[in-house]
Amino acid sequence: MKPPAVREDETPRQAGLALWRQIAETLRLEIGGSDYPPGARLPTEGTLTARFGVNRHTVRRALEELSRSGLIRVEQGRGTFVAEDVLDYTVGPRTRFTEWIRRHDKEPSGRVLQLREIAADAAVASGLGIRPGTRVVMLERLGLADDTPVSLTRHYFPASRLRGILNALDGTPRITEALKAVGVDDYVRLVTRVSARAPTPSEAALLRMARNRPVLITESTNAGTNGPWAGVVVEFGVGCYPTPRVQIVFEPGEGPP
Amino acid sequence: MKPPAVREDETPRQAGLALWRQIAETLRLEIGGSDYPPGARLPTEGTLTARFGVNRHTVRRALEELSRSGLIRVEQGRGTFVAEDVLDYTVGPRTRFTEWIRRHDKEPSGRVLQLREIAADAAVASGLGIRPGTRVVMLERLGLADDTPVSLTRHYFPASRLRGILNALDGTPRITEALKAVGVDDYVRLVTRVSARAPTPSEAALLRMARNRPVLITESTNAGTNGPWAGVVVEFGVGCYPTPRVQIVFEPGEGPP
DNA sequence: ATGCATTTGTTCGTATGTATG
DNA sequence: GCATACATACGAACAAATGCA
Repeated sequence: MKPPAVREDETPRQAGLALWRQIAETLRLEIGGSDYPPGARLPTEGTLTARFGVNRHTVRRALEELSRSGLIRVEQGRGTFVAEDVLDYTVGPRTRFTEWIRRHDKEPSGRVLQLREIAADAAVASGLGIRPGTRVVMLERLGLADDTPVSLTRHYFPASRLRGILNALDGTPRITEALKAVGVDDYVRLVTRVSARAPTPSEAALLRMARNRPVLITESTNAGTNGPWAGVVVEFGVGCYPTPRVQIVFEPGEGPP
Repeated sequence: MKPPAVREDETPRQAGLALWRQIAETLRLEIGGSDYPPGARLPTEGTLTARFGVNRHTVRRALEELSRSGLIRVEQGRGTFVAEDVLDYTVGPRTRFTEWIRRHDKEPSGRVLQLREIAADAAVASGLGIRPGTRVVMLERLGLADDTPVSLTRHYFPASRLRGILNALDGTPRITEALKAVGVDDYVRLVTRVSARAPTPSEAALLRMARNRPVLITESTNAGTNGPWAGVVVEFGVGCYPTPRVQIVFEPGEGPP
């Protein structure tokens, strides 16, 4: 006969409520309190198993629950961590990276990964309303908030419409400024399409995220508003955002039905 | 000395263009033609390996490219399939399931999975602007377009604000009708939050989707517009949509900056 | 419930051509 | 010429999911 396992946690088990639910609730309270600040690492599954005196499966069921509700983040081979604050990315006509980050009281910064002129493939061409093969300037940039990567974006500009855009972007990493330099004083976002998929290994590495979590993918087009640029598409962008660190928020406002 | 592998595909290899790119392009054309209609199953990786006379890695690299550009869908243990049409889910103030599906010339239908009164948890309470523990009516429904599942939604209604909502929902599966029955003639969507995660096994089964693809998760609140209901939150919904079958589209329209 | 065949997913290792400095 | 980095391509083995008998 095997003696019962030692339970270090003396919380009485309630009848009628599954064990894993009780454990999840206990951990939820501890995370909600100040035991574990955002980003902190939780005890290993083994430690929790010993503490609650249950099978590892039961602990895992509880952790799965917390993970699904976004409270923690499980990374294979590394451990379990309390989720950081979620960055709400509010999509509107004038969504700008800098303002998005500033609104969350964080310091925006960016790292240019690529900047060059290429031929438009079918997807880019359709987004910009040009013919495939036309020359476009492509800017790939990693966006950071207080040095945490939050976005990986590829921006495509029609090279023939926007003469000098390559040089302008070479001078500043800020898109709004570069567009201004070639005469586009103002632009608005027309449409945003959202999907999701698994990250590529390099995306996961750049965004410093677990590979088993999906990335949100946005496709958007921006058009000028003033003078000769009114209604002309000046940029097509593809964004890649780590979940659940980033969420996308739509506030329809006064739009037509 | 080993004899060269038999290549059944006699397409000449172009110099200067990576093999996997040539294979991807060949398949892209065949899919674009009528060789493989949407939903059709492509040959297995093994078959393609034999046909093109290359290593399986090379075929996989080509398939990865097509998958990433949304042309095909790969399911572990089953095979690769030509992607069906994407259902754009356009988020606006008056987003209704029925209209969404009708706009794509498909027949909407629904299956009620659950309907009951429960106590609000923290997330639901915050969405409805009520205290946790308050009674809410929960409706879980599977949405179908021409018998293909496209959404799995949970709707929460404040039971005390909306007397009789449970009975009303019991009579009709249509939310708009049920709300009308309890006096809410009109309502609009205030805010929609989008994230993504891996589906649970039951979600994947209900939505008939591959388990290795993420689901888009939406959280939204709806408020009444007329009379005593003006500005009152009448519903909080959590939606679950299969990618890449469903994309979410946002058109800001005339909203304020 | 169990095992088996099929199919895709992942991770090793090896080798080669090309562009760069 | 040489070293280096990178993408490409091949081979083998095993893991994981699915479907079927």
